[in-house]
Amino acid sequence: MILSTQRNQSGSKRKENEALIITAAEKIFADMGYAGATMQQIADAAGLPKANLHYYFPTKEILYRNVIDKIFNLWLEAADIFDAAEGPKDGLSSYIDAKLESSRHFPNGSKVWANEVIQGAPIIQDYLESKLTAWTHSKAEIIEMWIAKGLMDPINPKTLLYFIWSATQHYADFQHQIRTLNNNSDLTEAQWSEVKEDIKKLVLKGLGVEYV
Amino acid sequence: MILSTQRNQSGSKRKENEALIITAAEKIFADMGYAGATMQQIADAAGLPKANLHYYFPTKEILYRNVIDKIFNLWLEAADIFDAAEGPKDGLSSYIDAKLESSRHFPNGSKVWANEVIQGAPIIQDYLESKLTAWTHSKAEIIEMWIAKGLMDPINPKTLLYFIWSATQHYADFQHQIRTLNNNSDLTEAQWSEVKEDIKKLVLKGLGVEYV
DNA sequence: AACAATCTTGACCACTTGGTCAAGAAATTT
DNA sequence: AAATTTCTTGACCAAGTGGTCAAGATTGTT
Repeated sequence: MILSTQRNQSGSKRKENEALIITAAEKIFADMGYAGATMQQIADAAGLPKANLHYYFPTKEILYRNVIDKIFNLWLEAADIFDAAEGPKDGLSSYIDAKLESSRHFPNGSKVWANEVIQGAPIIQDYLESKLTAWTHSKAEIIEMWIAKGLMDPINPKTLLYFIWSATQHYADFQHQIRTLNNNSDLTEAQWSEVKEDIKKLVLKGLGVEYV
Repeated sequence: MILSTQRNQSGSKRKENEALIITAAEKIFADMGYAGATMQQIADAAGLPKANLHYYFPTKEILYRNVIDKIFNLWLEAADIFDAAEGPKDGLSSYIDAKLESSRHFPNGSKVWANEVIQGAPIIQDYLESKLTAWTHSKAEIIEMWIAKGLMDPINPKTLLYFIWSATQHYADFQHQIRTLNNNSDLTEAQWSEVKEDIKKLVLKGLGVEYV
């Protein structure tokens, strides 16, 4: 009992601070880019002295990789829906919903990822070559199966995935531009619903899947 | 005569070097982000000493704004097609073609723009509020007219524009990711054609526009 | 040929950055 | 309560940054 409490407390102290720092870092990296972000800014955002950051994350790059790690795992989770689905109507619309929700509520992760990939993935190339490649192939197989079963029009599965990624992530990555073009206001609840419906309708109808 | 030649020559020297520097800067800014790019890197890419850059462009920010200026004007040009079109079938497919060509052949501009917007447009906010807003409204009107004429399904015009922007710009901004997922090879001519067709088909069919 | 304008460039500087370190404070363990 | 591990923090530093400058080279003008 005592032992476990002690372990919990000491363990949770570290984990708490790591989580605090990662959240702060995610926002600063999203807003400033990797090179533009400074450890001092992240420290201020986390409410800790800079030297303390280096205690938990020895270098900026290690901190950055931890941020990416968190983001990527969220990405993977959003796609479980995909595997469980019976067909494209169900699977694609759930996936689009999940990706849009994630763009709406956690835009920073998407922004960090986009920034990194745009710059040629100098730091996370191994992620692309291992995890993302495997993930993409497994989803492409499902799409091909749907096509083979005649549940949707033929299309290159990767093109379809890129299509969904870009359409949904755009609402995170280009949040600021969208806001500016929306009279400097965030999208309302009603506008988000409209966007969701429009995108799902466009994709499903475009693929020849009947959509109610 | 003599006067104009003289003007031309001295003028063209300046213009040549400015163009050389802007092209180099575009690549470096795309690859490194604004903060990550150094004047020294740009100078090396342009084959000039750093001090010479500061002769033509007094500050990094001024150089950057010149890069953005060039990019934005290209963007505007690509949309002339839009105005001249008779209906969505013609207009949207030409626009998609033009945007994809631009993503393919000039990805750096798109990357710089994306980087900047992701980070909240700290330097080019005035562009968004003036030029881009006006441009978007004028295109939205055309789309609304097409809808009113019954040439396509109803959709929020901005949602449609974001859709096309994201789908096409994705091939520039996420070029590296797409390449990695394509066995580390650039898309072939045939693959580009397939992407074009798939996207146009998806969009037009999704909008209820008949597509041959 | 003399003059003036434009362009080129190495050396330089003030400032910021990621990262270090050592001294000590807090918390755990024995 | 002593010993040990974990955490905190201000002060510091070497390296790199955007930008300056003055001396000279080149080009254009009279």
